Amino acid sequence: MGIKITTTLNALAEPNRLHIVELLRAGPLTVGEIAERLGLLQPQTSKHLRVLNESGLVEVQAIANRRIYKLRQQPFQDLDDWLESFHHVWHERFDRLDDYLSELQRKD
Amino acid sequence: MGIKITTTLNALAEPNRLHIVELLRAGPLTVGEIAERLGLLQPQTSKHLRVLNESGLVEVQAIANRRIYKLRQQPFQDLDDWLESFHHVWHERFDRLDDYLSELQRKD
DNA sequence: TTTCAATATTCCTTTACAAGAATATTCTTT
DNA sequence: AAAGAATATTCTTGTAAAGGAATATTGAAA
Repeated sequence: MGIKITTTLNALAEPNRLHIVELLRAGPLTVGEIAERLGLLQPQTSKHLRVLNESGLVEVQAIANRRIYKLRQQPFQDLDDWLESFHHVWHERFDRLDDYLSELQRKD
Repeated sequence: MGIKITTTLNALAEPNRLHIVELLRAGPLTVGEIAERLGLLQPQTSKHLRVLNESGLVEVQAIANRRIYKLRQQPFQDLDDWLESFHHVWHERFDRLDDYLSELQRKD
């Protein structure tokens, strides 16, 4: 069934992880570079990257003793698709609340 | 500065809250209806709705002793915009990883 | 083959938060 | 006014998870 959307959301909900992901928009980076640019300690950076990796948001490539992290498309695509399922809500030409209130009153 | 994206993500990361939001896609509902349709107890439903409300994801309209909850567009719009800032990542015609590896080697 | 650099892991402590149960609040109806 | 719905709040407890500090691992270089 692929990655659950709550897994993605949960991973991104943590501010430091969100920053990491935003940082990686500009391209792949090593752990040390991420830590430096975000002012994080290396261990916490690794821990956050672990979560991001296990959530499928990033992938790693090992080069010597460095690990290069880069974004994966899939979860972002899935989030996009999920958000699309809400588009029709705002574009309905009639206000559903009105309908609902009439409906409520009808039942009483 | 509006609603922080992590606030939105955090609210949506909880499975029951995600279900509530998905349920509200079809239109506004009362607390009791939400609880019933999702098989939740009323108190927890109210608590989740409180979080959703405080996060700006839903708004309430009181009618007599019922509270009707409906989705708000803003946070979804914001999420959409945020996701758009990633689109260019996948559409670059060249693989940034290659660039990065060359760059790493150059520095050594 | 030691030493150094980059990264990961473990342990500990603290905090956030979700569920359950009970109770309070508010409005309606009789 | 009293009783009953619908909803919100409080209190408690269990658990996940984040940060800090220390240490383990892996590869490179001297």
